[in-house]
Amino acid sequence: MATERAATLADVAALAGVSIATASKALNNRDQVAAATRARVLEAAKELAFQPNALARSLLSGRTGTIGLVTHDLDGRFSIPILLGVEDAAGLGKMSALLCDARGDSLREAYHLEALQGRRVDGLVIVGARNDPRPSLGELSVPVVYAYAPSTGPDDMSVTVDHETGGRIAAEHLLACGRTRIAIVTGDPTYGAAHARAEGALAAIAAAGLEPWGTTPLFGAWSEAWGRAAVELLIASNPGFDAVLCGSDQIARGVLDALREGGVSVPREVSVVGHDNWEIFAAGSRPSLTSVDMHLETVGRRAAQRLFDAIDGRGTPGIEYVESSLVLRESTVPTG
Amino acid sequence: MATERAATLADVAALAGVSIATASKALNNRDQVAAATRARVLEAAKELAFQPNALARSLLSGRTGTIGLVTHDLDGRFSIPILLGVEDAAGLGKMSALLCDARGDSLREAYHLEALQGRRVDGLVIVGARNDPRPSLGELSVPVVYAYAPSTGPDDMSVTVDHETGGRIAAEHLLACGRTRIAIVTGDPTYGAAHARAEGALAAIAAAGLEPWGTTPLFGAWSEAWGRAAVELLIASNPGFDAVLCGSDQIARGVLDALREGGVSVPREVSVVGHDNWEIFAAGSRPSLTSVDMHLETVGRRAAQRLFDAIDGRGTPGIEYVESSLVLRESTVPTG
DNA sequence: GAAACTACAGAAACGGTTTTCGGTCACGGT
DNA sequence: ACCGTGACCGAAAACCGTTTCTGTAGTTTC
Repeated sequence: MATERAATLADVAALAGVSIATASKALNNRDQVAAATRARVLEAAKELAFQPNALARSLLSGRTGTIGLVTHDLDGRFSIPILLGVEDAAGLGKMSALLCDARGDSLREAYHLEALQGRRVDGLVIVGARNDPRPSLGELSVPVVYAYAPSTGPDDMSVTVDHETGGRIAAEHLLACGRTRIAIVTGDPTYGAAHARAEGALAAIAAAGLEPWGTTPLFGAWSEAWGRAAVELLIASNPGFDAVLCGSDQIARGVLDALREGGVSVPREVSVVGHDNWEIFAAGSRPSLTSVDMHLETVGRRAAQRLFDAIDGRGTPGIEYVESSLVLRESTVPTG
Repeated sequence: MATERAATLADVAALAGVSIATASKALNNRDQVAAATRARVLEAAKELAFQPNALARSLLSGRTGTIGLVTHDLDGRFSIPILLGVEDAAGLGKMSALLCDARGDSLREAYHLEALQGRRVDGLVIVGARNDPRPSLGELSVPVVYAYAPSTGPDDMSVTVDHETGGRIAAEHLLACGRTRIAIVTGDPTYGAAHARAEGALAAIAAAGLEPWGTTPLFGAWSEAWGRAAVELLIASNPGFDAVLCGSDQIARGVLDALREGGVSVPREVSVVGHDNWEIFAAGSRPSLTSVDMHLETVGRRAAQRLFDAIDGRGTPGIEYVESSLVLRESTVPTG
């Protein structure tokens, strides 16, 4: 419960014994104010816990200092770090983010876009549920940046993940560990990310003059169950692999479990690399899992920064790729 | 990219050939407007994609239609469903939520509170990182509801989880399955929730004229590793249990893994119940895990609803408890 | 022909901040 | 004593787009 009216500039001015104009100038570091007066005003402002009314400011400046943040799967583990990144960048720039979840429904998305524009947000960040390109929203009344799922519109601004590099560095790491018989087990083939990661890995393996164990990547689902099934499949049809490059940490978790239960030692006999660096799986598995981190928080931060640039009239269209990096753990690097 | 100035009511009025006043009345379904005129205005509004300026409305109404949403662990799995619930309730009430993450830092929290009040939010929802009571923020300029972590202030409004019932229904289910030798393995004893859940379970077991296997609950950490360790401990010191009641799904996952690797059949020989109903663990484990769902989305929704009531002057102080319920899966109910 | 009513327009109000512009005061030079 | 100068400050306008109050012309009713 609560209801003491918030202090206004007039209250501060009255307490400091100056005019509203002087108080304004003092608080905004304008000149034409004596040092002593400025100090008195600042003192009064602190005493009243004065917080300038952002709405009144918006009236003058034409800017609200808010951006709209539209997600498509708030409960998904990809959206959250991106949100954090956006929120982080916004906080630094004194902007605030209005959160909307469209639940993957384009009608809900349209509704939220209307509402956000009605609130005169200065810009919009659209966070995709999955990485595949999405249709452009076209021209809106404010700048838009697409995060994670890039827009297909050539004039749009997008920030997304460089999955190919992610696959490549995972493979290069396994090669550097001396592995040459690398099986690739990845997820749902309807996901562009699954292919992009596999392509990157294949390129690195080919560059080493090798080919993946079993010749081609195994596609399946983004699940532990598939990871387990894939290992059984491999052992039955193509035994002898010395590394498994997985398309996600969940798959890798399944792979690790199946290997352990099959009596295969990781990383002594087989090295395993995951993807996503999802702490709960990567750090909790036995052994802990070397994994590719997509730096999603950076994706969010960069999206926000590009949006702020665009709001200031310095926007540049195009897709920006954030590079992944590898986090080493025991599944490729033995402790000791 | 984008920058065509948004249409104002004046533009609509001009296009429709009426006064601003008439246009306003037409769009707001006031009477005193001829049907033909109204149609002309609506047509003009549609053509210009007119979206009333929410800021200008706030001027008159004194309300911004926004609430502040302050979380303490945006990446945590408890905050997200609560956020979703709040966002959901807000969307229905035409409110929007300004998202801020305090990262568990009270200084950051204070900073965000300042900024949000500066934006003249109509109310605030404070989402705690963990369930234990937190200090009140005291009187602010707008109503506040505490979600998940209730406030210690007696005049504050809080919505949280009824952990005791959560523990009780888990135990009652195991008893109903015919289990009588129930071991309780829960998490970090510094968490109030760990004790509350254990209390609820103990009460149900006592009501059946029994006591927990090994006499007292085992406290440890909220981790798989602890779940595995606890099973080894139990087998070594108190074998013969026919059920394990776990304080979290992660612990339960560890318990299941240890039992399977120890050659114990679940649920034939031992039933296992988890807590949190975290899909990724509960549905992905072998066998899938019966678990207590805390209905966190409901917590968020109720928090938002109580906040809206308070904004309308119908707020009632006190802590509201949302009851958990059980989701049955294979770890207690064999398939077939 | 007055009263009542309908449909619309004009203009004020909303609210706090920013900014413009003019005014006051002290002081030093003449 | 007077004026110029510059530092400092205050009164009031401007700002935004909507809602609402008030007024009025025209039409209908009795």
